Amino acid sequence: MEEEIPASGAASSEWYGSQDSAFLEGLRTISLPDRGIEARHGDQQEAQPNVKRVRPEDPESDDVQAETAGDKDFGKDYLKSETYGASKFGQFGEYMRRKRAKLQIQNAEMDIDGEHETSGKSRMFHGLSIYINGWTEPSVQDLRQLIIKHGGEYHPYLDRKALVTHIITCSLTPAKIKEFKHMKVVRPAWLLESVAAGILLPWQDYIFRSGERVESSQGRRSAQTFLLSSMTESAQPILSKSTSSAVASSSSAAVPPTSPQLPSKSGPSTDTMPIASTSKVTTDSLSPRTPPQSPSKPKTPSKSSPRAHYSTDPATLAEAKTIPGYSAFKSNEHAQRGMADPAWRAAHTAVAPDFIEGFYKNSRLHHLSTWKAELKGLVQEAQERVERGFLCLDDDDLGDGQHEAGASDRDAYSMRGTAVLPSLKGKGKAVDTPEERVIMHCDFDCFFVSAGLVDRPHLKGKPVVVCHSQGSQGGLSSTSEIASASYEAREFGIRGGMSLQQARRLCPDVITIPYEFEKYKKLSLLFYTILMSHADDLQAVSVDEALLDVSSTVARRKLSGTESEDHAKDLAEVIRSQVWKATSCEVSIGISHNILLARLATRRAKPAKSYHLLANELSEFITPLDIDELHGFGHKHHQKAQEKLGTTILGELAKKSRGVLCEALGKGTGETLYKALRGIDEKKLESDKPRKSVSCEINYGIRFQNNEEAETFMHQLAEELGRRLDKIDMKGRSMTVKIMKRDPKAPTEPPKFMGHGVCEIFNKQCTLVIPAGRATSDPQIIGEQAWRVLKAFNFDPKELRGIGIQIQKLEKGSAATEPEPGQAKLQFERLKNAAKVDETPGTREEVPVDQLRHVCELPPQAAPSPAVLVIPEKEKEKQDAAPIVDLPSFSQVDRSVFDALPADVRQELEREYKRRSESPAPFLMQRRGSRAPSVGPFAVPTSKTMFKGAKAANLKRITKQLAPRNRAVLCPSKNKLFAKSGPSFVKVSDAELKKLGLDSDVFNMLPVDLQREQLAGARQAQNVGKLSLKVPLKPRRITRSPSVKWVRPPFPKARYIPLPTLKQQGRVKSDKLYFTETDDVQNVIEKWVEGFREYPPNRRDVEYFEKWMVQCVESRRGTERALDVARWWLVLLRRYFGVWERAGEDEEKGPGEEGRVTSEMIGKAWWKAFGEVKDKMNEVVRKKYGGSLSLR
DNA sequence: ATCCTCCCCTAC
DNA sequence: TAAGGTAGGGGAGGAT
Ligand SMILES: Nc1ccn([C@H]2C[C@H](O)[C@@H](COP(=O)(O)OP(=O)(O)OP(=O)(O)O)O2)c(=O)n1
Ligand SMILES: [Mg+2]
Repeated sequence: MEEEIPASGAASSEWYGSQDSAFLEGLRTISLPDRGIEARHGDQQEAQPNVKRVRPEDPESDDVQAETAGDKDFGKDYLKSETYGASKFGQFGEYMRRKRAKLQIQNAEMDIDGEHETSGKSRMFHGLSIYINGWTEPSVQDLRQLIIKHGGEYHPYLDRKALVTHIITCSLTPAKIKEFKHMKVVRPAWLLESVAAGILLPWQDYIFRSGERVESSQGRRSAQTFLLSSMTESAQPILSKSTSSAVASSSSAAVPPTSPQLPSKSGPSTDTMPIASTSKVTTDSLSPRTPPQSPSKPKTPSKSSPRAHYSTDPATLAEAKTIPGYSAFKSNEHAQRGMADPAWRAAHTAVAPDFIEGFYKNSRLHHLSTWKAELKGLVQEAQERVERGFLCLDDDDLGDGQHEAGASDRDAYSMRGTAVLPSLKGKGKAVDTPEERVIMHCDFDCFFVSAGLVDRPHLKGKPVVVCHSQGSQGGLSSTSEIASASYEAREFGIRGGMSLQQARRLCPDVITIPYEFEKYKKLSLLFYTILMSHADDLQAVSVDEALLDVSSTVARRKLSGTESEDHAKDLAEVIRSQVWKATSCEVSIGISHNILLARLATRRAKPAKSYHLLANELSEFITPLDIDELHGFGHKHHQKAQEKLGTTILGELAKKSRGVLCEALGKGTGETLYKALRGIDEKKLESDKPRKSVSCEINYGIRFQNNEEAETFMHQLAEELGRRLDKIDMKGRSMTVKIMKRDPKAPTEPPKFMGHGVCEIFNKQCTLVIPAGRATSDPQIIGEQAWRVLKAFNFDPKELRGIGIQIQKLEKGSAATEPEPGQAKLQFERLKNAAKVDETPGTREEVPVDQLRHVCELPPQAAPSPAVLVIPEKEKEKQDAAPIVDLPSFSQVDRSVFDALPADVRQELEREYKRRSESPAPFLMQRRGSRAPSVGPFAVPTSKTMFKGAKAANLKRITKQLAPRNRAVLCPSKNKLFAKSGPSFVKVSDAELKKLGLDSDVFNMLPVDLQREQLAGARQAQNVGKLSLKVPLKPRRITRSPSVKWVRPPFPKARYIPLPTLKQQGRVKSDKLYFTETDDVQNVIEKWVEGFREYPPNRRDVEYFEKWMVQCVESRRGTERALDVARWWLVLLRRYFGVWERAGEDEEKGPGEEGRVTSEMIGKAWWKAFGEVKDKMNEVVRKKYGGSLSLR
């Protein structure tokens, strides 16, 4: 990612010139507090017209952010979000980082599987070169034996460090610590436990840390003595959401509201964790090895409401104050000490050189946000493709026979169910009636933990938590936040959002495992791939969660006649099973007829189950819930409800009139609640809203000494922001600078390590002053302006605790008119002839509905369709419902991905590919394994910019593959995409490919049956032509009206195009080649190529074929057909002669050694033939349509 | 009324 | 030692 840092344009001096005045003008509107900054601190809260203080209601709230972050029960979502297509998977560079370790583990697994424990020697440690340092708990001899016994290598000396992979030790002298600083120093437990577990465990979990006690495994209680002090310290577990608010609301204090309903889950540990229980835990040695009193199954719907919104620090000062001895203002000692040392500060705060990069790389929240955006883009594109395909499908819907396989086959259809229930997507009013919609809410169970346990099976069933702090790091005073807690850990009251020290107080033996962002993403892709194969519509909620509309899929299952009481639940189980097979992780699925209820159902389903919430049980389900258990309602609403309505229980609130609710919560919110109380939720799934802003902010580690540091940081932030904007090809006209400044009452160092502590927040929005043009993404401009805003506040730089920049009023970056931002466009540009087609200025922002309509009905899509026909704008009009557009999907990268795919997969893909352009042809292709080298045949971007573009294109492609149709394939490519972190992807060497292939094994994880099922579905969907005419116009709705969505005007259907008759006496293995209207051209070609695998193509055949192709192209309707055929031919050639694809390019006709027939010669001959035919077609196309053809 | 701006709030 | 980001819905209150 670093490589694509754009050279921010010239900040231009002219800008500078006008800058000042413009800036001043902007300032005027800011209306800063009248008094000096210092004075402002105190009174700020009140009377500030523009500069507002955030959360004026709890002026003393501590870590505001923390409060929000760890809020609610960590497991819901909602979001009617936006969507936007285009972001690519950023930051995945680091994703690949751990691949190696993972492979190692996998290998180990295989080894084990193969030999079992019976065989005296496993290969578990194969590849490891271990050196044992000093005295160790199991003696050196024992360890050595162990290592050797399991295939590892033992090094008695450390002479050649390079050859040693790991160092085992129980203690290190300071000198050694230094010496081994860059090596993997691990505790003996790593080996011991790996052997015990029968699998090589991640060494990272056993990193040796000096000063750490030697223990066989992490976690162990031990230093309980520190507990006391740490307790008075900062991070106290907080009261549950409900409890805390009760306290705050003085009046009806503690008793009733919430706490009552969850006596279950919230044993002493949960809700009341606060102080009393804390001391209890303190006790000593034996920490609870089992939850206080496992409440086991919560019965009430309110169930798991871990409503304790634990956060690292108390949510508000008010709460904090209620806790005796609690010190929200207690500084983090560690940080305090560090800050005293200039060198430390320089290395550990935002002034460090690559702070931003490092921070984002490790920020889970940043990743969550990024992933969400990416997934939304993915889904959006997939849907577009489906829509297009659907349009041309029309009749090949589902009914027909051929599904004996049962419903599963049909399920494979994926997002296109509308064919069955066309009105589904409509806006639905009365949509809420059961039977009308079937919504599923799918969510992984403790996602991060589950993902982490995939490679740590021995930890299943234990209280595990994911956080940065590992082992006994931080001891009992770690402020590291817990991202996810296993259900076993939750039994102790541990929750996501808590600090590790809080968790340890609840369960001293809690086990911590590190983040594995790469894996989360990989699993998520598998997850989404599977979901998409079953859904009519899908809304990406987060990396581990999605909302599905499976109405038609379920309807189909019903029609299939299969016996079942609950088809929806059956489907849910199918999905759960598939996801489990693919990821080894459990997902839970809530089903109901609207989003609200599906979410509630998930709560009941939660640990690894599915639950169908039916209309008749609505009441009993909802009544006992607390208002903040509804998605979208949080503790603020709970608070308001308590204050203004006297209750927070839905059953009670249901007695209130609509007006009362609105008065208390606001019009919209009140209305929403009113309906929710009755189980009504008319919200529709959202999957294609355009993004409205792009921002970037860091409120961690901000500790400046002077303005220079602040300014530098601001510019770095702007760089990052500019990068993000460029990535999606967007620019903005407005900017908002957000500043977090230490609250005067807060300590200089907050309790949370390097956190922002209690702050005052200032936002200043202003219009970007741009030298030329209306919008920008220029880091210089943004940075400069943002800095001026900050400077104008005149804050003491030492008091700053957070800085953020947000860009609004977005518009397309370069002139692209592409609906899909970024990548689409870049890819588009890459097309050789795209020449001008690109867009016309003006087409960009708004496109009349008519045009949209036109655009919308794109041709079918086809994921794997490499051809792109580019035609100039005017031509396009004339073609009327002409075909449209779509990006090619088999870009060169695809190619490499393709080659790296497992043989059987490739086979299926090819088949699918072929099928797509042809009528269903029952024909099994026997696949061959050539793992051709790759090196994409087509233009490969080489410059940095191009690289960027290429990357974008990849994403795009991948996205496409995610589509329902050929979903079986998507995964792999996706991975591949991720894997490719370097600019290398321009040209992929054979070796590299191979390597990548190994790495991206995600694909293999997809259950075969799923692949099959998906293919079956695709088969049905058969043809959707794959031709794509690239229209420079804005292909997609930027702002499309729902109605447009389903309009389907006439447009060519590739598969129905009658083949021009043509006969030729070609000879394929002594057979004749006949191209007729009814012939399966693809089959013929395949036989041809296959038959001549050992020979160069017959000249006459080539000519004839070429002629036929040209003919097709000339008869407009046949163009697509021709492209399909050509594409198929291309696939075949790559399959058999992939290596030579680009071979003949350089050496223009090498020295004719016609004498001997080499495979190289044959290959080149075939490619040459292909090139000739392609050129010929191109020529015709150019002449006829004025555009160009791009076959890839 | 309706729109716009500036937050707050929520979610993962 | 830790990595407290980020986008959108919606309310309040002023401008139109
Ligand atoms: N404040 C948050 C919320 C979530 N996450 C991460 C960790 C979670 O594993 C993942 C998914 O969030 P969920 O709310 O779905 O929580 P879990 O999947 O962990 O648990 P559950 O079983 O309740 O879904 O997102 C996080 O890091 N910080
Ligand atoms: Mg989850």
